[in-house]
Amino acid sequence: MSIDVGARLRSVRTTFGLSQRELARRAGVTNGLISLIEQNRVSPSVSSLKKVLDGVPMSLAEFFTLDLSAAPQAFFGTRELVELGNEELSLRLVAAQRPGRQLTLLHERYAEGAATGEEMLAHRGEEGGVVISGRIELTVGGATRVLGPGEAYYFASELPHRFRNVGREPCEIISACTPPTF
Amino acid sequence: MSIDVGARLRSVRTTFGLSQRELARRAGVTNGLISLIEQNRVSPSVSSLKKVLDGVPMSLAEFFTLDLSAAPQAFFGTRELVELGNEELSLRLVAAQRPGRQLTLLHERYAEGAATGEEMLAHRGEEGGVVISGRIELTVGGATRVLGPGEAYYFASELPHRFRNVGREPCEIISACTPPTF
DNA sequence: GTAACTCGTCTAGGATTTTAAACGCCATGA
DNA sequence: TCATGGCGTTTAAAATCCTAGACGAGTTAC
Repeated sequence: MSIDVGARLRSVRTTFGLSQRELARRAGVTNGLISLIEQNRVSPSVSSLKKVLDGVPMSLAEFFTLDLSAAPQAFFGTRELVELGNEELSLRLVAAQRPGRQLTLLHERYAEGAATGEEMLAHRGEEGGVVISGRIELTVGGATRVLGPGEAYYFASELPHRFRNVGREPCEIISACTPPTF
Repeated sequence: MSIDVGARLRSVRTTFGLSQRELARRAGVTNGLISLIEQNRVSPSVSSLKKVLDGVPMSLAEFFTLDLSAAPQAFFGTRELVELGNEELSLRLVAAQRPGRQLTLLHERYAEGAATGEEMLAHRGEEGGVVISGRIELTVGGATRVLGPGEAYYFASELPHRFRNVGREPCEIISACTPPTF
């Protein structure tokens, strides 16, 4: 399994400077279980993994969000800025090639009259943005609203949505969404 | 258990419009197991929960980060735009009050010479941004770089970082980070 | 040297999960 | 009316997890 619960748990436990027995005592499980989990000899039930993590303490969400390998790196400037789209709708995607990034950050530019398409978009996650210049019509789940410079939006991406430039000039937006569906 | 794996799974499954059998088929488990998990009659092993979520697909991290109470809603305009900071460094936080949001989206404005402070910042997560106007000096993990309009950055927030306006005019940035540490 | 402690690992068996197959219910249609 | 096929649930049996206790290795103290 690509999750490697064992390595994650061992990493967490040693980070907190605990022995298997000490963690087991705090968590109310046996030291043998900790050992078996860390060796990936068993795949713990959610309830027992939660008990174990309560001994640290750490939430399941944090536990599975841990990134073991990632040597943290930074990117600046325009090197990893990928240009997408066409004349109507151009997108500049920040840190496009970064493996396993948790965030999609976009610099969007809608030409006069441009839109995200005839169909409404719907996907998993959450997204938000800020309008830099121009005017954009945003439709989300039945509601429609026109936004100008300095205004912002935020919604659950499962709601059907659509963007359309209704102004007389190009419209620029900086937007972000997570998890990265782009 | 306060996690309520059952309700989470049922919520995920119905959001994607799948029946128990259809999800089971995609995940390579039996429909009975889905039923038992959703009723909290069993606490699934991590490996089987992962198999189930692979059928959606959704990661374990996302699954445990889900906020059940939050009915998907949209926000427009300036209503939930909270103003923070001072004259030196002003921040406008998008969808500030939204409970359980997964994204922090900021409109930042640095006055001439303003910085995020003497100390370097470091926290969990990832962040990125796009410069709208002005010039900002960004230091991340030893490296320093000055960015101008249209340029962008992206880095793991664990790396010590600091922003400073080194231009002759105010500097505006739209930035995003996840998970929300703000 | 050896006794007393800690460490992580292993094993048998009881407890729990998971499967495979049935169940009851509600539609749809011949 | 009676089949057909979908839905979620239930149930015995197989598979897996989890515990209690023992094991060998390493450290410290006498």
